[in-house]
Amino acid sequence: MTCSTDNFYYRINSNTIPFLKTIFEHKDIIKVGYDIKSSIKILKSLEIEINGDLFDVEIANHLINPDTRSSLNIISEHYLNISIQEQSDIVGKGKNILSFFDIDEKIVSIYACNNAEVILKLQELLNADLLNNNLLELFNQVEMPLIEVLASMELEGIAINTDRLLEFSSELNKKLIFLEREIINHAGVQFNVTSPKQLGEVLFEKMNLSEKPKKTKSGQYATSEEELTKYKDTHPIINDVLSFRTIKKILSTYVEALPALINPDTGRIHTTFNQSVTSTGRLSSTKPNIQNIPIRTDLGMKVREAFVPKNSDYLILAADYSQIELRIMASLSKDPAMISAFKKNEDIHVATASKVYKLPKDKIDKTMRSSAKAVNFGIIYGISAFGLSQNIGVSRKDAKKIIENYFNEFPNIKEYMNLSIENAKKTKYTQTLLGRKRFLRDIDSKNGMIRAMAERNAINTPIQGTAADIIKVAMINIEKQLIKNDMKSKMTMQVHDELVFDMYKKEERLLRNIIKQEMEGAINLNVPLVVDIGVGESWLSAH
DNA sequence: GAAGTCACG
DNA sequence: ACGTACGTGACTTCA
Repeated sequence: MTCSTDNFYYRINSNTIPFLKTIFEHKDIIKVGYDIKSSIKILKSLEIEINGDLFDVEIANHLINPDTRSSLNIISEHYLNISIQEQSDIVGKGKNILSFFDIDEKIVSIYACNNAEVILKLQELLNADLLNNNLLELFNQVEMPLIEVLASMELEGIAINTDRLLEFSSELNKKLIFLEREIINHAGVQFNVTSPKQLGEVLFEKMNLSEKPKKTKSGQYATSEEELTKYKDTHPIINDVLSFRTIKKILSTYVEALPALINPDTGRIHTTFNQSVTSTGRLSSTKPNIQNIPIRTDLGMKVREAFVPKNSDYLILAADYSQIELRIMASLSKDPAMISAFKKNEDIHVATASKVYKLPKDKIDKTMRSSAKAVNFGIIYGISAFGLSQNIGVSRKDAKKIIENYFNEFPNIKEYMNLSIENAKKTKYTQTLLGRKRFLRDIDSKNGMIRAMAERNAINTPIQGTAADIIKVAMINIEKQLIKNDMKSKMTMQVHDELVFDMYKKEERLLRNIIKQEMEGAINLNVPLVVDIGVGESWLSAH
């Protein structure tokens, strides 16, 4: 199909909509596009459904090369050697972004037709590349069906208790004003506490709180929480600064930002999930990022408490995979000790500590469990003695011993790590259970640091990426069930190992069953997958 | 727009 | 000798 601006020019009016409807709802017409999810959302607002196969060139490109940005221009330059206008070239970006309706129609139509032509040419080439890389099944069975699931989640949105946030905001503002005054008093000089540069100069030049203050790459004094904590007993200003930072973060990133993102038509916030950003296959989320809503501190919890059901007929249901990455590692490495611990549904960090410290499980105290936990996480990240020593505060030598001991107790895991790296060196890529690939161009780098990074990626990507594969499959299957059972409950958020629902109260039993079955049964591993479900009046109390 | 910092899994 | 744990996004300051 060719398309020229003179004979292919439609406006959205009463004639256009039936025409679009015929095409988009036709089951035998394949829909090829870039960022199809955005189109689906617009079509939905025109009461047009989308049927038939999808082929999103943005996502296709991302599966083939997850480490580069998947803008249409980059893809087009790479495959066709053609430079094209991007949406941001026309409507701008950031604060002053325009709508297509603000732009001259002629410009928009030329842009749209050029894009359509390029996208169609790209489909053929990308399809061939997907085939060559054995990625077609992942593309057609997981990534394409997921588009519509994400579109529904974004359109559904999530309700926010703005009154609570407003109260919280004034409470936090008062604290900030008080702390700022304290800090300035301690310092004896007026300065901008929010400026790391100025803060560093006050703490380390004027107040001389350290003999050898750490510097950042650019030569500035480092004032991160990690650095400041080292000096918290030398002067009360440190704790004030740390509190100031925590409160300022929560206030500006969440308490003040979230209400501004509420859509006036729906009264809810509507995130955008991005399917072609991460190198491992995870989703990401923007405007707002609902994947980093606070939970670890008391102050943070109050933000999460503001995520509420859409009305009194509903509750929030949260379902999260228990230790999914460690279970994947156990399964992929086939380590008998770790598999057995998961089959018995033991506390995995206690079980690990019991092996490492050679003590019965009831003799494992909190400190031992916590250091075993740090090692377990370290293993997933592609552990280094330095990294572990930093994390748990022991010497590098001790960290090295801990790691050696761990690998003695779990020899299959050590073997699996080595194999992951060997395979990556052989094939130049690493892959997940469903065949998602990440090419590791630096795996043979002569620079030891860069090579070590690639080796850690060879270990971590199959684990993190397989977890992403699994939850994506679960989401597709859950959405199918919600539709099939004509349910009012809606899936609203995904946070890597967790799914959140606006649950219609009367559907609780059915919804729990569906979620449990589809999440735990998404993919068969050598260990069981376990999902914990909670229900409550807010996202916080659903945990 | 880069750098620094910090929120999450 | 050198700098280091995996993956993200948002906010603020400053050049």
